[in-house]
Amino acid sequence: MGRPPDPARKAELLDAAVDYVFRHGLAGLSLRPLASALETSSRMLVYHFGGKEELISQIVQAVRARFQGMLDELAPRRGDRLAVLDTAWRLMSAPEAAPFFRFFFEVYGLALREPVRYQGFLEHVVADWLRVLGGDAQATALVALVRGLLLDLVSTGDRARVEAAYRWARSSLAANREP
Amino acid sequence: MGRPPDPARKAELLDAAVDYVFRHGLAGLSLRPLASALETSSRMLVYHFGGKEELISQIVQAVRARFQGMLDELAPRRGDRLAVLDTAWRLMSAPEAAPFFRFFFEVYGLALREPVRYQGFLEHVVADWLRVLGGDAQATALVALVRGLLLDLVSTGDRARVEAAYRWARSSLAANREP
DNA sequence: GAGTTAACGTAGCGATCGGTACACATACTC
DNA sequence: GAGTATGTGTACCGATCGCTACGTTAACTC
Repeated sequence: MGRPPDPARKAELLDAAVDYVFRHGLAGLSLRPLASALETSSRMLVYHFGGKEELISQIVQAVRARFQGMLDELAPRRGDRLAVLDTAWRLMSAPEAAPFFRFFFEVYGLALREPVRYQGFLEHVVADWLRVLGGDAQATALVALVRGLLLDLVSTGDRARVEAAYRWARSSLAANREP
Repeated sequence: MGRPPDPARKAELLDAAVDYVFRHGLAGLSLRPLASALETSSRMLVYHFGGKEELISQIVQAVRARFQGMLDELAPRRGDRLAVLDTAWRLMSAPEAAPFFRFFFEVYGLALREPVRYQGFLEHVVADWLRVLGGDAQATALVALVRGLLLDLVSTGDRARVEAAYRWARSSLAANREP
């Protein structure tokens, strides 16, 4: 009995919070500015999420879930590693993905310092990809290459040079597929 | 006239501050805990460095200077790219370098969000390496590969897998040296 | 209607933040 | 010694932090 819970409200707030941290970052996140951007109050954020710590945890989880969806689309093509790599590269190097990867690398840096706070980030961040590509040395190198190129891309914006580097490395690595 | 300045005191504090952020991170840096770890007061940090913003700026500059020293040792070998790469990899993948790279990737993430605050970090972080290796697509790919592997190493600690990935990628890329 | 629970606003708590005012000690020149 | 500039300790400022106490309204069951 009593008024029924409205989980949709919390989901709306979480979605909006994710968009907010994409734009403003996570390192200096403060409840009051976030709340006013979401047209609510810090009081309500604490009410719905329990506290700042739990809010951040749920934000990171939500982002990981969004990204996991993209990963899952790649999984069926498991047979052809280079096809998976090309598709992944096309999706991730797209300009629309840049805000996501700025956030991704920001969380990466924070998680290296406080692993428990950003629950499971470090374990998933490599393992999820190796599960798609296979866990051997070649898969490790391919993930590292793509990640390094994305880091270059979001920091320099020099798309032509990074694209050329991907094409060269891809053709170079394609010629030697077995470790 | 008057008491002469003592620049050595500031240099000591800066060095100790660098060691502190290596251990405690930069994202949540606070003057008072830093000061008490350095056996001084926040009052003195502000006096010597002008403020938190300037202190952070000088810390980042100091770390970059330390690292630049290592880069310069590699420069003379410019003729042989793979020799440079191997030397760089051996130095950077060493366990003693891990604290530095945790800090490096933390600053990287923060700099992506606030480029002006971490002055020049993003410009130097790629350009300095391309100046050593050459600015073409191959150099970009090599830097990306190493950086991605280091990111993997500091986050998973799985040295065997990462080492194997380096060896495989190195031999694979060595066979195709011209883009 | 009464009872109950969810959702929300207002106002404030104690703690900590970066930075400063002010006094005093130190080390130099003259 | 007087004069001067640096280095340092104490104590505090206003602002902001995460969080909570308290009251009110909304939506449901009976």
